[in-house]
Amino acid sequence: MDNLIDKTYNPKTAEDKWYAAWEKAGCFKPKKGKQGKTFSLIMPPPNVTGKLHMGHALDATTQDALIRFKRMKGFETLWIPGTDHAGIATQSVVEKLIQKEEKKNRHEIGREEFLTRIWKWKEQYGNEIVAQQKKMGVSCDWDYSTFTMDEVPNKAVRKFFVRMFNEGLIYQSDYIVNWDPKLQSAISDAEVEHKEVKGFFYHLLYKVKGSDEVLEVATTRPETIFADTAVAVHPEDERFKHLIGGTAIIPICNREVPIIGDEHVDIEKGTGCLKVTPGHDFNDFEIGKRHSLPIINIMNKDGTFNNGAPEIEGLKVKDARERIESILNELGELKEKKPHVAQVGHGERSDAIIEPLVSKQWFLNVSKMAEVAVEAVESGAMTFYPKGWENTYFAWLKEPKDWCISRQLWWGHQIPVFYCLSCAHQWASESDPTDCPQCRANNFRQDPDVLDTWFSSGLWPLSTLGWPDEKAMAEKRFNDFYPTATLVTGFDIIFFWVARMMMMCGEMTGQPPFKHVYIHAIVRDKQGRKMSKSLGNGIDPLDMIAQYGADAMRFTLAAGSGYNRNLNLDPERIEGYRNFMNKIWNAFRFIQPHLELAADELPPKEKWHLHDRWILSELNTVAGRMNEAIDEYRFDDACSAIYQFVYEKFCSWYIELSKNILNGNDEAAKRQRATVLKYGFRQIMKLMHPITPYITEELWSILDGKTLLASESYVESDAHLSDERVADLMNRFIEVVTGIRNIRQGVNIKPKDQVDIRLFTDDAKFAKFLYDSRHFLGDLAAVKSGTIRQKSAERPKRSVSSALTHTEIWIPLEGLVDIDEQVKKVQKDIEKTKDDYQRIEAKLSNATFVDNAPEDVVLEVREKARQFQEKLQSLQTILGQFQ
RNA sequence: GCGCCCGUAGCUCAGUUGGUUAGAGUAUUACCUUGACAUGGUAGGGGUCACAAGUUCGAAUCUUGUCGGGCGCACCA
Repeated sequence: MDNLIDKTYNPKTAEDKWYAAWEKAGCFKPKKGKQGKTFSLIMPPPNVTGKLHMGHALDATTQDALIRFKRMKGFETLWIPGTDHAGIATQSVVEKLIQKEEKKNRHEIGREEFLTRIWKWKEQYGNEIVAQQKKMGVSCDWDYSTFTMDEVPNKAVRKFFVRMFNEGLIYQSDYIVNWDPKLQSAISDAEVEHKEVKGFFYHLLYKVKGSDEVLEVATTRPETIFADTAVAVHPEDERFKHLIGGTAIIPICNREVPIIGDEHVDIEKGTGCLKVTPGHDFNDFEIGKRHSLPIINIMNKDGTFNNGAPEIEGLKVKDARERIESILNELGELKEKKPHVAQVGHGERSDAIIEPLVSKQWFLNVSKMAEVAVEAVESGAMTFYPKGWENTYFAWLKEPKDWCISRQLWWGHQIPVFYCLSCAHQWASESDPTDCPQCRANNFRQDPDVLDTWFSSGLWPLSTLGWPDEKAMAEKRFNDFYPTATLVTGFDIIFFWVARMMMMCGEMTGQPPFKHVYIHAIVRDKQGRKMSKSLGNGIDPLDMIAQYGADAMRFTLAAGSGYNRNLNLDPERIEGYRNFMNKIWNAFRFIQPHLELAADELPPKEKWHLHDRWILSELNTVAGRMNEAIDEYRFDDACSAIYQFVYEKFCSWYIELSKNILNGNDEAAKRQRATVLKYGFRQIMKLMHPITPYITEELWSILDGKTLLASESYVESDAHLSDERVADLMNRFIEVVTGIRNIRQGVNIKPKDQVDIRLFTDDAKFAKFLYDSRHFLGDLAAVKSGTIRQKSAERPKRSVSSALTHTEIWIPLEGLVDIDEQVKKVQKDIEKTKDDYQRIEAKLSNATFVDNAPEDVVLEVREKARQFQEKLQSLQTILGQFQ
């Protein structure tokens, strides 16, 4: 007894120890298995600037559970980790740091030096998240770890770029982009956050040339009138139709612009009359394209106005607007000003107000790739779990817009386009050129922009496996692991990432980069709100691990992961599952002293005790359910199946039923019970290991001591273990025990006081089972003596009793029993049972039901009716004793 | 505005192609320091499956509508 383990499970010591042991043993490296197939995952690369949050923890848990499961099932598994350079996020972190420490911006430092600083910063801090992932227990092959700006991903990016460029699918064009005046770069739609901003609606008056008419134009941005190149009305608008083709005069600058008709204008909205500013508004840009309007840019890259707007030159938007307002007032051309709340785009990182600005950008035409990506899902070559997410995927890919791939940043893959300064030739090149391919001059420069971060992420399944470097591909076994098996990620990046990988990898290899995409929930707080810094409602996974252990957190996340959209996380749930871990720990503490007795192999089936047959049958059921559930990404089902089994079946019944045997004198029975307990517990460890790797490995080391559980085989379902008949008998037995306990509590019999019971049943097999189990009733319900008879036998006097559908339980009581209370109880039960019976009987007397319902359903209902009838008779008998 | 999803116990959620008396966890109530475990045990209470109509022998499940909530896209002159 003195070598017993601690009374509670201590996660901290187990976690560090076993992670190191797994790595040392190379458990996470691909190893040929009995399936003869591979199973590979790529981990969505977190930002290098990142810190582990609950979303990462969920991501890591589901992927780790999946890959550990497949590894144990005998697949040759590979899980590839990595980090993303995250262009803007990283650049602005380092820029802020330099600003704070040296009071310099990046332009003052210079591009080359700035990049050196970022790389240095990345080496120093960039791997914080890796250490955090290891705490979670992720079983990825760290030798495969890739950074999106490593040499191979850079080659991949350039190869893809050059091919698209040469096919004419990458082109340069003037386009209106989200311009962040603080970062001084275009940013993607995803990086724009819309916030409500209070402002005003200004109604301006535009004179119509050669007429007395005046157009009243509503705008939220009067300062942009200098860039107006048209006034638009709806072509069917009776009020203004006749003016189309005419000329309007812009207030203040008195420039003349055409009046055009465009469907975009909403007759009902505002004044029905719209100023068109293609240089500074997204919709106006589109209108301008349709009508070939000129584009006027009145803004500098820093957000101030340029000399195209002389009255407000050098001013920022806010001041400019006030200035314009007062000028318009002087001129009498501001008819109205009313408060208005608008959604205004802000830079996600900089929080600056985003200015729509026209500039030269690089675009990738994705129409053909998008078609292929759609086809891959429609044909079933790639499947979403849950399936509904394909709608989101299609929504974007069926109407793809050309993708703006250039960013005016320094941190990222520089666009591999070169301009010859001698002959003006422009070309794309996979390697850095030494001279111009056309005129051989070595006087050229590279495009200064870098590519959107998603451009390299889109090639991630290829580049992490060495593509396009042949040597690296051979080393990393590209052909064995591409395409990968499953992509696990959140729905927020279905089109940013999933769709782009499908397009880009599909384009380069002709096959989708993965067979399944499992979309997991978004982790929210317990009230369903998004976790955010501003709300301060974030839950730090590392805190939770410190408090409850990695396994408890993993189990909580897995138990909340199925086909749901949100996972509302309450730390109390983690605490609950911490308690479950402790329960398992203590179940082992119960078994531990008997391990020496236990044999390694189960005895032959014909020797199994009924309890053994039952628990092994139940174990087999749970193994089957877990296998199915994990294969379908139903981690919630897998968790609830094993939880139920361990808690209710194994601990509450099998262990309790084992005490009598293990404390008895029958050595053979003791040995067999110890053997089955050990066997069952080993199976539980295997079943749980993918979800809770640490505690199971820790207990396995005491159970086994030789092998690592991480490298064991998973438990498969085995039909010859299942035994429905025994399960049925056990369920009835459990009902009887619960029934006795129920009666005892109902009349306040103290737990220690022993009772004498009389059982009546007409089921001979069950009667025998009860007789065989009579000693267990003492342990489970403090029964000291009793009889089992048929229902024709005489009942005892002065008893409290209750009826099951198959058995009557009578407890004769010498002391006083509140007869009225007992009668009431029985009558209530009779009422309920009558209701149940009548509902069922109504079905049976309905001829159409009997004719139409499947035979087995009818049989079940008949059996149910019979049971209710039997119970009703018993209840009448019980009531009879009081009369 | 277009599209998608959801509404089941106080809370968080399961409920597969319609088929017994709708299930878990958590919270809650009563009793219990019993030799694995108080991070525990035993036994309870708690649901008109949002509402309405329809299809069906049978509806939480299918159809339509209403109400409520969420998300995506678009819009935000």
